[in-house]
Amino acid sequence: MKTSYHPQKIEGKWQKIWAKQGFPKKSGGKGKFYILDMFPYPSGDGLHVGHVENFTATDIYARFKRFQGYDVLRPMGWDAFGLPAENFAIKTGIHPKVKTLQSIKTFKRQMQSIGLSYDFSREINTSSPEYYRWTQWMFLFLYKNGLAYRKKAKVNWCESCQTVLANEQVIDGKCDRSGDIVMQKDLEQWFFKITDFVEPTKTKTGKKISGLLSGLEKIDWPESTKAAQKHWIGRSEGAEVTFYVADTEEEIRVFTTRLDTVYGCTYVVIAPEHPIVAKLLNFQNKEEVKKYIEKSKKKTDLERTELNKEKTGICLQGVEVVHPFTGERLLVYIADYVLATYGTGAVMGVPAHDERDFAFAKKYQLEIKTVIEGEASADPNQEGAYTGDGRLVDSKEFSGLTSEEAREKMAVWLRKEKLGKKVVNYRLRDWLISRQRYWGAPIPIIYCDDCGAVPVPDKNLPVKLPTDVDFRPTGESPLVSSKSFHKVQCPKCGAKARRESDTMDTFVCSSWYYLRFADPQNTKAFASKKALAKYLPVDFYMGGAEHTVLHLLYARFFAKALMKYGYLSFDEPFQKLCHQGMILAENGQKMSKSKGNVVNPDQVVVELGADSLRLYEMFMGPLEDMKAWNTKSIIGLRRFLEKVWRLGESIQNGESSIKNKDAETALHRTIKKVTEDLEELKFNTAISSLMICLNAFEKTNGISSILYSQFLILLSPFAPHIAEELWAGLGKEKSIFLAPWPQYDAKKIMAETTNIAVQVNGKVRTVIVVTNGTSADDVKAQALTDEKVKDHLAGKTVKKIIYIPGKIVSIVIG
RNA sequence: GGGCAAGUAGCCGAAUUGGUAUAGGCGCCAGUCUUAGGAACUGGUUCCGAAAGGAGUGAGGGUUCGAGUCCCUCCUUGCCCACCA
Repeated sequence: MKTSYHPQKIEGKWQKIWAKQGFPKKSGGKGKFYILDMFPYPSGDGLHVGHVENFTATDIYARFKRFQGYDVLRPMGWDAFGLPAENFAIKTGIHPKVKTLQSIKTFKRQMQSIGLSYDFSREINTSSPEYYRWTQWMFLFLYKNGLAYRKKAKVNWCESCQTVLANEQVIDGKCDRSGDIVMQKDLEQWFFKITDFVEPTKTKTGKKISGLLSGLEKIDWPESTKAAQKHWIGRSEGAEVTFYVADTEEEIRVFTTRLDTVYGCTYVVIAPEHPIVAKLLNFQNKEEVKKYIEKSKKKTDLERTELNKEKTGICLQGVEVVHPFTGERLLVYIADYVLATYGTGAVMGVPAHDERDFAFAKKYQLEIKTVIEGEASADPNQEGAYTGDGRLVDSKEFSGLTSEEAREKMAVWLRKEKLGKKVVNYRLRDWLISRQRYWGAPIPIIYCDDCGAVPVPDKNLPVKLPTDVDFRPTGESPLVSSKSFHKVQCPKCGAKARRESDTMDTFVCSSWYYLRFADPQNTKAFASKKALAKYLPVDFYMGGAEHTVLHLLYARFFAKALMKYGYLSFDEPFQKLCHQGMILAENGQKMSKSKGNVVNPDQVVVELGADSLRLYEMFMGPLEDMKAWNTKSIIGLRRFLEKVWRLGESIQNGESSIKNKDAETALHRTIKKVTEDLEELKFNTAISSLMICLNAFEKTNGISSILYSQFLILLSPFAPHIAEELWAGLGKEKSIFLAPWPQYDAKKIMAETTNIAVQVNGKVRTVIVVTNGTSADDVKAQALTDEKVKDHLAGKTVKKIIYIPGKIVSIVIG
């Protein structure tokens, strides 16, 4: 028997109705609920099945929350600036704006074709002047409060493309387009002071703002994501120790987390970029040192990381430093395994207790002094460093202390002698936001010979992206080639001035977009206080795990900075966060254009329908898990919908209107399960329970339209089109999404009898049927008289009987 | 090297959080209906065994009346970070 279920006929119809009338709104009075998807970059390839997974999951959740009576905010927008559109422009000459708008159109069409219930009246596009006007405002806000500053910094440079590259364009130290090795180049760059917010701060009125670290403790995020952020911030407690350069006033300060090993320090190493090198030009091998520094400057990231086994360095001949504890004179080396950007850019060499120092000392034949002995004292002849804690030896008055005690006492001593102190260091560095790129928000700064860097006055925002530019790479930002862009007067003194030609990292645009959705058309502020108070913070945020650190950290930084200056009243923007697992190709590989294994959701929609696609992606497995696509399996979900449809037809024809107890029990169990699973985002098991319910319906002679309509409501968040259609088929006039969510009756779930397993010495021997309400003693007695159990008990004594009500009887015999 | 996940049928996965392992789906097998079907429906489907029974959740140990679930050791896979002193 063929059904008349034709998704192609009904899905478009309902999509049009939803788009025209807006999503049916219930007046539930439960308050607001802000559900947000990480907004996509509108790529030319269209929607990926991974997007579908993400957006369907939030769509189901949003529809469920609306059923519960929440005022759900569910917006969508476009993270529209970025490299692919610009690279495409370089190749084809087609303006990024044109290409971007095209892609957005495709994305939107695809989103609507799978029935996603977005409020497109709030749509935003980060590349529109109406939006980036406020991105520029954000920049100026940070600048005016001392949280944006300019300094010389290294950038990635591709010689063959004649351009600066963003970090994400550098793959394994090579340019992702030309494949050439990426060089480092010093340029003036803008930074945001994200490091100011690692530890808690306060607003002017004294309200507490949690730090980027401490704030993690109060939000409902995956533990792995929190751990990754913690690790990225990399807080480490240690000490700074001053080594005076012998016979001079100069000093080298080192950072160490292992102050307890200080007596094992036999030399000091500084980074090639360390400022002291310029001050100490009296060493004998000046030329060689210069050469080494030049060479390491030219070294690529690739070389610095790949060659990490063989450490290089050079001794500053004639320079010695004084060991602060012993007064010994030690040699000083320059080596590029020491990073200028971490700690003080200098380390004390303790080869006996640090792997890297050990390798370095071996190579340059430096003294190795053991000062820590581990509990299980390792073979002294063994190659390598002992890096664990232990007890101090050969450390004068500190000998005999444990590492932990020594770190405390030595720090006290340093402080007293003014030779150092305890310090905390972070791995996290300030955020470099300059990009020498066209397709981004221009940095709203004007440079004047007299006034220096002058912010563009608010009334002149936005600083619009010019259109008279050459996209071909020249070594400068394409904006430099625009005449209209550059002709500008200093806002302070009126003299001829020039504009900053760099644009902002696209992560700046996405660091605050979730605020704009509250009030997307506002021209006076990025959002009104009233709108922010109504919808923010985001209650549920969902997106790929690839944004575990950068985007999610930057967005938190923005919230904290804005709160500090009174623009927001919360310090964590995303209360609950969830990552969908990646969807792989059928063979378990990553989907990629080059491998030709990308699944196009459009094709599935055409062949089997949007509802089948939605159900399939949710049924594949747990939301957060990585899972492989399997085209064959989609048919199972389509079959399920066919059955639902057929049952609906039989009810419409009046074939079955008898009340059936088994069907009722099945329904109420399903109401319970689906409701619970929806709240926990366990969509795979929710769908499974709907299938079980339908199978039960089919086993009965027929079901009433009341039971069936309740079932449809449970199905509707997952498969909205078919649910709406069948609901209408039952003669209902209003949308199914205005119906009340079904409630289960605990009495109807309970069966009259329960099957209890009986174990003898841990093995299940039989299952007995027990009438509900039977006393524990009676159940035990019933178990003991069971024939199969008796066989196993023959000739043995019963030592113990354990009864877990409703579950199991466990008999222990000897 | 560090951090985080995860290993259950032929495949995707369930398992009331320590209580009958393998629900639901795919696939496969048989049957029904059909001119026919790769449609639909019904039944079956962890392995060994004729059965009784036995084995069984990456491997090995432990705790427990009872372990997929808790503890220890190891193996494998995936992801992220990685010379951070």
